[in-house]
Amino acid sequence: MAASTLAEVAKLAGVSPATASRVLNGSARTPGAGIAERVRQAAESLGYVANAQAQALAKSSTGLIGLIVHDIADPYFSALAQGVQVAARQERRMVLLATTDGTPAGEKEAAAAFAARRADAIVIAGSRSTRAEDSAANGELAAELERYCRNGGRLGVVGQGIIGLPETAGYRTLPVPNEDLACGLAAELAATHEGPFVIVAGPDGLATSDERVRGFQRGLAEAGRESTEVLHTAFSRNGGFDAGTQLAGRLADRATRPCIFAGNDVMAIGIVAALREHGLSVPEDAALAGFDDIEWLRDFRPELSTVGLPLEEIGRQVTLGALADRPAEEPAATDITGTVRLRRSTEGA
Amino acid sequence: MAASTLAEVAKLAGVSPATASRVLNGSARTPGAGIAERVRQAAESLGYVANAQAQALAKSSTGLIGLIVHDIADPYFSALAQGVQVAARQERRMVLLATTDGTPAGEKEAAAAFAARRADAIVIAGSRSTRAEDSAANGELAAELERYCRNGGRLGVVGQGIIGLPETAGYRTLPVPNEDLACGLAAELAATHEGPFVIVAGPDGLATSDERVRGFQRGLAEAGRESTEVLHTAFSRNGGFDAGTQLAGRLADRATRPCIFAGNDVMAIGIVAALREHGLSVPEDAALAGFDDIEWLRDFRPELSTVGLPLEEIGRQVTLGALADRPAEEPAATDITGTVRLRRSTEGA
DNA sequence: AGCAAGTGGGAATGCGCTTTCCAACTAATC
DNA sequence: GATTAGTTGGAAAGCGCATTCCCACTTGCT
Repeated sequence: MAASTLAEVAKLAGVSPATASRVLNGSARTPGAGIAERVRQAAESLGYVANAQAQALAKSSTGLIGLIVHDIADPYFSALAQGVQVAARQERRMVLLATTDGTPAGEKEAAAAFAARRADAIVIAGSRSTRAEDSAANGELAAELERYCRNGGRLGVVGQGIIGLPETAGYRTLPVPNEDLACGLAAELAATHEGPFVIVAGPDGLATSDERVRGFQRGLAEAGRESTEVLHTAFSRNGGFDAGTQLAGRLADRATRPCIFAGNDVMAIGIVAALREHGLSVPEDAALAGFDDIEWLRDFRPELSTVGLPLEEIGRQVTLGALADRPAEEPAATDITGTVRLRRSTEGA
Repeated sequence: MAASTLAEVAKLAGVSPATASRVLNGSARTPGAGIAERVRQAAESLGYVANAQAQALAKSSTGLIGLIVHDIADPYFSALAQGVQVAARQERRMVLLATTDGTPAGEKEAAAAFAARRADAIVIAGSRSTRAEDSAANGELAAELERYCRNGGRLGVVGQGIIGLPETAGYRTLPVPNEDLACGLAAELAATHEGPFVIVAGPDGLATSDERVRGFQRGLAEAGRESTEVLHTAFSRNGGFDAGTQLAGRLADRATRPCIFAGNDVMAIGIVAALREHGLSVPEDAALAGFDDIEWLRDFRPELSTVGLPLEEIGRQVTLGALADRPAEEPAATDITGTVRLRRSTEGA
């Protein structure tokens, strides 16, 4: 009933398990052609499938890459996951997926599970949280990961580093210039938009959101604009919807047309939806920009002004970077860059 | 350097490995409280993390669920994956992800990898292909999976069964009533739409697409409409775009406004985009319906008429179903149902 | 007091594979 | 033809853990 083993194959072929192992699963030494053929035939006739668990145990390398995301159904993460998948395939590994609720506690749990599975590398795609209430969990996460790295594990993190995790062998973070890009976006927007700005951000303390807000405000400041109001809400479509509902009420009686910066594209979509419900439209009643340039939203109208990020490439690079064992000082192969893309949603009314 | 082992913990605690194992990793027998505490402390101070590989080898259960999708970045699959993930977590398992190019050959490869890893269950989410050129690969896939099941593996498939795979222990397919739902959609559409119909489908031989086409045509026939033209293209946004481009040319000189049925929502979006480029709009110049009711597309305008499918629930159920070891005859807990949702994209011009 | 039943811990075996280390051979060199 | 180097297959020792026995012991009963 159970799958056949190497030993059975060896016996059928009339050789030792050692030999069978050598021919079946790549080894430096290659047995004679005749023997090899016999073994292969035996394996074939028995339907032998090597037990990766046993192999992993014997040679202490599992061929697994652990990926931690907030929500695999979110297009931001699924694009990233696609890149991780591509890199994994290229490196002949498989990816283990864990979705968390977005809290460091959940990430810690996932990291522990990956550590137990002895994943060759773990990739963390979700944003860090700097909220006070998460600091304990952040500490635990850092401790877990530090132990993981100390035991020879490799770790790749997208964006900001893990809070409280010192530089460690095998730990690499892939910087994403959220702040600079948001700054650039603000600069371009400030050049054409006269009215006031409003920022709709994720929860305070969500690193990615904070970076974007900070960058946007810096860009505004550099353009001589006064700092703007920031609305904090969920970093999701529904968060955007809520903020949009709130804004809609105010848009009605204000004479000036504001420019809204949403922390990411899906929030922007939520805002559009909310405004629409109130009979308001973009860009007529408000200009609107997002962030990420999610592929699935390109056909959305009005076309969203946003910042393009090579999501899949980010996933690829962070994975490859984590796996590569070059010295930590060496800079990443190529830096991640993004592009400000002004489209219809921020055109003059 | 390497992670510490159970043996080390046992030695530190001054007990045998057997005892340490019993206290650390749930066993029927629980050692005395004093001993247990000592072991736990030793484990803690050593930063012990059980090696899941070794555990898997020893008790021959890996706690892994293999998931095969065409493209994790596609919202259809990522929604499904989310459901699989939820079920996996509920059953205290982890999910191994494999994306294929959508061919049976790729799926076979992924299945083999999962079999090697001794995944407790494998879930296949992608549509089957009945194309002649895939029949050899389909055979191999069936053979691989049959062996996998024979060795005690469990298999869950979304929609249609694996071609050439006989009923086997541990093999369950979760039916998705694509055909009936498409039929229902056609019926409702035929009731209000006077003009001709056009179907934009995926490649001939892609089972899911074929089912939907068949159902739609049946619905049309039952409503007394003559069978309609079917355009075959890629089962993706770009496929829809291509078809839309093609249709745009013809819409110009035809007097009647057709109703287009796209095999899935993302194709429908592609069609809208293509028509738009030609100055045509939905529903004014053509009615349009999709399938799946992808969440990310709900804010799209015109709101898409479509068939809602509980994607996440499907992922959940197929996973749970595969894992459950009730007799194969027993019907699934609850059947998957969908809902026809007529919205703006098919309203009268 | 004497026995059975029960309990808590350890020794040993095995899960399926890789990988030294060895022994036996073959081929090459002087 | 003897010595050395080079090859090739096998024996055996793990990899880290679960688990089956087995033994020593405590408890409850007659």
